Amino acid sequence: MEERSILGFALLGLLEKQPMSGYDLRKIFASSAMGSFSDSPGAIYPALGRLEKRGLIRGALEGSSSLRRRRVYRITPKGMAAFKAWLRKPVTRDDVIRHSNHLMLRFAFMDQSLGAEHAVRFLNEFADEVAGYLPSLRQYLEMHGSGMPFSGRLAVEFGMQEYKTLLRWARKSIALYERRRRNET
Amino acid sequence: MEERSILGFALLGLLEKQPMSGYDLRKIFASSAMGSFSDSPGAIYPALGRLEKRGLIRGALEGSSSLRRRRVYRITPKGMAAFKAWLRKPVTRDDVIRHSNHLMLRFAFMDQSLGAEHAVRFLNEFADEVAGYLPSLRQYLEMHGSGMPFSGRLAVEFGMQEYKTLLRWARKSIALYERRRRNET
DNA sequence: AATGTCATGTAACTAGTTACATGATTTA
DNA sequence: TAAATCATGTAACTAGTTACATGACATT
Repeated sequence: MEERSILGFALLGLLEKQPMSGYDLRKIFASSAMGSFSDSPGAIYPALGRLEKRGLIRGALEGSSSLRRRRVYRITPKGMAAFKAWLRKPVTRDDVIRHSNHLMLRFAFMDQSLGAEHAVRFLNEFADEVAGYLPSLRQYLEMHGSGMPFSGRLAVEFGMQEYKTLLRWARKSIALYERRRRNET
Repeated sequence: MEERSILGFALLGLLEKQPMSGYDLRKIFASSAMGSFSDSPGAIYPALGRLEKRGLIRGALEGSSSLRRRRVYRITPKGMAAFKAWLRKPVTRDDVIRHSNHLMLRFAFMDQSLGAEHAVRFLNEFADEVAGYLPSLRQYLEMHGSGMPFSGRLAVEFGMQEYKTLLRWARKSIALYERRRRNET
């Protein structure tokens, strides 16, 4: 019962927090901040259908018959399990290079679903993997930079800045978790 | 003759610089730095086929018959025109939010294909659009931040850092172009 | 009465992933 | 001669985009 689309997991994460209709979910994606998701009905409704078919969520028509038909979905225990398994996957180099948005989405849901301790562990993995990748990018720029057009070099330079920002953010976030933990006890 | 996949444009851009085989292109994508592209044959070869069918590139079997069969593609005038039209598209808010990698790819090829002047103009557009978007993200965080889990808040915070990095980078790059121009004259 | 928003859906098209297949040439 | 690499391709599956369709209810 593998769910492979990132959209599916985003939906699971939102439904874990609170049962909602497809329309509610679309509104969340439309009001941005959830970045890279489409709010088009052609993406959301089929995705919900797939999740339901796999038993990860279950929809029910809401309220009395005179109301607008409104299908409210809630996550099932099986869906919870699948979602948490996704959150728990190890951080790979490939994720860092090609799917850093997936990693960020997982993190965003992490302490809601698995708790702060796990979130910190995740950030450490994330930071380590980024720190390991940065030197190879730097090396690439040194090796191939001279043969590239100026704008190409600048684009790679931006890539490095991005990963540096990510690393700074991860470390700072770890520190913030630490401070929060101390203040709570 | 619309080409809508970003992979198609990446291929056009690389082939504009130098005719190559599918295998060469795969190697480029495999040796990272071109970030988010897959080097899988199932992506590259069909994409090349589509481009050829649309007349944007043309492949020819290379060398004598005893050689390994190796299809070398080169960009056609029609392909050049389509590629430049893509580069010249205006920078939209939607691009900034959901497709900043497209924008970065366009920029990477920009002064090779359209010249430095156009690259600077593009960076200005880009920077303006980002600067216009940032406040709304900040506002979102202020409005909804308190209702979000801690890791969610941190994730949005990272988004903001990312856009700030982008803005800094764009402005610095504009300055570098300026300096370069002065040194050349 | 007309327009706007709520709410869900579907069909056609395009494209990427994974996995498999094939055969030539080079290196150990 | 076995293994690695060069080189190209295809098939099945999954998913997203765009555009269209439908109807209930609310607002002006």
